[in-house]
Amino acid sequence: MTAKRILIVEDEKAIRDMIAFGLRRAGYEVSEAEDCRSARAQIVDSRPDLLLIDWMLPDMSGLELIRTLRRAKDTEEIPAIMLTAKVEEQDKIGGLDGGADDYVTKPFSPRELLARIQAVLRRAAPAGGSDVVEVEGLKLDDSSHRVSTGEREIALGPTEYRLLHFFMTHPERVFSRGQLLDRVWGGSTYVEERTVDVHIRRLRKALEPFSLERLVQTVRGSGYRFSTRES
Amino acid sequence: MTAKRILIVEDEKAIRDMIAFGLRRAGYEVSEAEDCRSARAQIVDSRPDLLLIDWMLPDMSGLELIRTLRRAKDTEEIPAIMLTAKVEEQDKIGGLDGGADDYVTKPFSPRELLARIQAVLRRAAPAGGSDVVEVEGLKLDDSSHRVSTGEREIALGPTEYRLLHFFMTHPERVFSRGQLLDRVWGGSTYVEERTVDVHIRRLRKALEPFSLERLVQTVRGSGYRFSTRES
DNA sequence: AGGACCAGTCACGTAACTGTCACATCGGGC
DNA sequence: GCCCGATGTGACAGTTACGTGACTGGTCCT
Repeated sequence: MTAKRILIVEDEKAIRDMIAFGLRRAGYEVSEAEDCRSARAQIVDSRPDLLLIDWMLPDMSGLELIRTLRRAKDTEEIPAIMLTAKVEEQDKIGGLDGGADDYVTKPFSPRELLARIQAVLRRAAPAGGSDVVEVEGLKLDDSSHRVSTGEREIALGPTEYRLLHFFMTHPERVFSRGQLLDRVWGGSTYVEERTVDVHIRRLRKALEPFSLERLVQTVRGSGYRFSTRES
Repeated sequence: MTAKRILIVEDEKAIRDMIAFGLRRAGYEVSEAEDCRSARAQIVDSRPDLLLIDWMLPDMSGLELIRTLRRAKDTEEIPAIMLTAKVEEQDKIGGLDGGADDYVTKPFSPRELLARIQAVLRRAAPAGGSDVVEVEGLKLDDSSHRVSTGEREIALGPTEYRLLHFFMTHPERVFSRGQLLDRVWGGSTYVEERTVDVHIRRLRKALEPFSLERLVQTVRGSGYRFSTRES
């Protein structure tokens, strides 16, 4: 399982840095935004697993940001936690009504924040939450079991689908043939390692018409990698 | 938007009151039941938007209540959250398998409960609403139990009807044979998985004269999907 | 009792997919 | 350039998953 990615939307740099530091230590991949405009841009193109949103922001209230996100189909499932300095119950309820999954009142302990983040992430999983991954226009929607690029649909066999799904959820990392057999085929089966090559080949062939085969890269001597960057 | 109505099914009065208090504060309309019998009565005549069901109840387990509800057409779509004191993973899985949309382990914070209620309601919203569904000229009116396309009526057997209804209210998503058995046949029945294929076949055959059989799509290795987009 | 309808199962055919092999090609070290 | 191990690639055959018609037994009418 890849590290979960969290986006912090908070205008005060000091607080942002402190939170980011704590989360990185806990193994999360953290990105930051200081206003709603840049937050939305980042959300759309990097699809974080969770959002930490400050209540007060320069351009738009955090609550509004959440409401906006909930209205769009591809962002509605991203869980969000509100950070607020206000303590009035009314505001807390407002935060929940607007679609935040939880809220944390400042000042808060790093530990409390971590606990809540974990709780929210755990909760998102069984719901079958954000099971759509998108990289370079290649979109894989696990709930509908579809792979497409823009308009056109890409047909994949079951194994190629699982392979691509695994790659897309674990990008930028090299996997040996043995590891892929373990994680994509399942640990209990025995098949030749070279079989992986063949399925890689089939996956590439399916992506070729869309010039996306470059995403599946060979790392000579080590295995394969799914990456947007050229090797 | 009117206040959402929530029914709490829980035998311990103290817990019931506490939950009810919290939910009313948050703007929900709350009703209560202390056993399954009275719960079912209330569900049928006041059709709440969401159910909070305790795991252990005097007359019937909460899980059974959910299964029963899922079997009846007019109650199958009501989302339910299980409250459970048990922490074993096995039970959680059982709860989800039985048709609960989420589960909350006691003890829980009101805050967490609120968040989950929000999440479940948000998720259920698009599916809920009027009892007539229409896709590509195929119209299913659940109140009169009729399926038609334009002028002509389509005759379906009971199982085919439930299957189509389930599909139309959950489009663009793949369901395994097991999931379909659970949600369309009802969690506690045991039939062969291949039986699903036969009913899929019968449904397709009924849709064929209208060239709508393409809406019911096979996802090899995974199950079936109802979708307007070509596969 | 007889008939209509329907659910569930089975058996068989077919199309799709899988794993493996054999051979081609590549890339780095010398 | 030449060699050798690593990877790409096309073809093949066994297997699996699904589509489909038929059969059985059950239930509900009349």
